[in-house]
Order: sequence, then structure tokens, then C-alpha cells
Amino acid sequence: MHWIIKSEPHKYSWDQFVVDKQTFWDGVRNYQARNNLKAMKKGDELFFYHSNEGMEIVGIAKVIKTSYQDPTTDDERWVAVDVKPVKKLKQPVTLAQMKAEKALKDLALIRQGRLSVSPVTDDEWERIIELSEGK
DNA sequence: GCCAACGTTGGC
DNA sequence: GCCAACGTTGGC
Repeated sequence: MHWIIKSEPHKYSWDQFVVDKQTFWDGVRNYQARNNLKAMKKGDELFFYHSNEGMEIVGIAKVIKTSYQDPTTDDERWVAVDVKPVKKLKQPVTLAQMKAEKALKDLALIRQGRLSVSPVTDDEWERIIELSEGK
């Protein structure tokens, strides 16, 4: 299974992620996004997307620990997962590029822009990888 | 900085 | 349980 996780770069950027070596993905306060977090399995790969500034997918990350109680809240409805960076994309793939791709018209990121954690199908994943390689 | 989209809350 | 009001997110 593949996913896209979003972060505002000035809050938590890819570069910071790489420096940290790994991070826990917390702060999700949306049921749909939460359900996606819960569905993640160890080894699942994720695109790391910069919202607001950049508006592009910059790298690939990987789930190293599946969902557990969000340590930043006592509210047991919310969960976090641990992820680590895998690699930076050769070229970032911008939102505009993805919007222009017919194969990506159903991408959850585009259809439901406000969702902070969204699923990506295998086909979509492949296509985005190709775009990052300039194809 | 504005506004559209959408989720959540609360009054009835 | 409906729906209006409100808050938040994120693209532009």
C-alpha cells in the first residue's frame, strides 16, 4: 500500500526530516486521515508532499512503526506512526504536473485537497515516480 | 490575504 | 437527526 503525507515546509520540511533520520507522524485530527494512518503497515512507502510553499512531492518515506496512541494528546482517538526518509526524488513532482496528468485525475490528493494523509494506488505511484524521473 | 471546500459542533 | 454556523486547510 502507498500513501501521501502532507506537511507545511515551514512547520516540518523534508530537509528537517532527513536531518532527524526518522520522525513520528502525529497531529492528525481528522477521522479519515486517522483511518489511513491506522491502515499503514510496516514497510509501506509514502510520498512526502510540501503544502502551501512548494506544493510538490519532494521525497519518499517508509513506515517503520505502525500506528500507536498519539503521544502529543491524551485523547485516545488519535494515533501516530513512525516514518523514516528513503530518498529524495530526482525532480520534485508539482501539484500542477499531477493535475495535468490524466492518469492522476482520481488522485485523492487532488480530489480531496485538505486531507493530510491519503492513499495512492499502485498505478498512481508508478506514474508519479516516472514524472519524478522526467518521463 | 482571500476564498472555496469540507469537517465539526451545537441548537432545535 | 437535521442543518446552520463556524473553524481549518490549502490553493491561488
